Amino acid sequence: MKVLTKKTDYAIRALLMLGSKRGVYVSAKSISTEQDIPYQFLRGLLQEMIRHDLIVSKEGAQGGFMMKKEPDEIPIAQLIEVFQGKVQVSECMFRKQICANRARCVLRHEIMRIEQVVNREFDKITIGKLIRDLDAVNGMTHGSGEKGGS
Amino acid sequence: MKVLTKKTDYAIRALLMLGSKRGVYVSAKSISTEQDIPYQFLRGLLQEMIRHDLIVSKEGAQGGFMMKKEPDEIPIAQLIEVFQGKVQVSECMFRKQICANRARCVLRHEIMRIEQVVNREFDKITIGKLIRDLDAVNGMTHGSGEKGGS
DNA sequence: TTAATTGATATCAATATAGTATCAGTTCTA
DNA sequence: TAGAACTGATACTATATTGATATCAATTAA
Repeated sequence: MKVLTKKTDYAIRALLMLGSKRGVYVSAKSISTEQDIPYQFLRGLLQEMIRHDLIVSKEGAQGGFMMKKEPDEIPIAQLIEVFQGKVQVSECMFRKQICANRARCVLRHEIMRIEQVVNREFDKITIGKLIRDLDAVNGMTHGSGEKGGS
Repeated sequence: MKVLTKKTDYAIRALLMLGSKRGVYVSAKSISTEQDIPYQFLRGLLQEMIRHDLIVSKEGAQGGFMMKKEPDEIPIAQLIEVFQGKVQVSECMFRKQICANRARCVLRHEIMRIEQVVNREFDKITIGKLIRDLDAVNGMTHGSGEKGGS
């Protein structure tokens, strides 16, 4: 059972970069290189994030991508939703009549409770929080001014 | 993001049936019919559960399957592990060097915390508990002696 | 003996995930 | 104003996972 797919993982790492370099456009190429994310794959993810109003882009030379929202306003719950779909008990459950099958019904009740717990936790983890965590770790280990390579 | 796959969903429902009919062998065919689970697919799941010591079988006419463990000793966390693999942050993370990538590292820390929360919750939900929940719901709505169809 | 059953395994189809390729359009800079 | 550095848009391919089906041998009760 995989919690995060590559898409979400890559998207988070791209946003961590954009969130750390505010006010400048960062190219897909530099994100791809620094974060070791396949270039064209990343391009698709960035487009998707534009469509969801998380980032903006600028075309042409010296163009690139920049945060649109505040890092603290982007919980990874939202990224999971964008790239993996809403957390749900089982695909088709909600299309069927509630309680059509009683066994499913009691199980559904339990799992919806867990869903809420999970979503609440993922909501607490924002890109902003991760950036601060990251700074703290890097600060302790490397001192400040670290570029932050792999 | 799908929490339960069909395999796990079907396996749980099969166990709920076996757990409700203790002491008799229940055929794959009757489980398939009552729970509306594809017959051959279910057969595979039952074999898998035998391999994991959850149920036993008896071959031949009047044969079938029966619980081996107590229903209260089977948390759905275990079924998720059997049919969907252990809950994990991302597939390959543990094969790589810890903290090889700092961004992944801080993220990993957060998500492992959530994993624990989730696993703890799934551990609380046992087949025995679901059977009791099921009885309570059926009791309230239909009165006792209900066969419990779809 | 035979029908009802599981054991074991092979195969297939559909979907999701991961990654690649291409070309048109935009913008900075020399 | 040419051309390099970019994004926009879209089509395509490969691989893995999920869901499902098919077949045949062995076992057992009646």
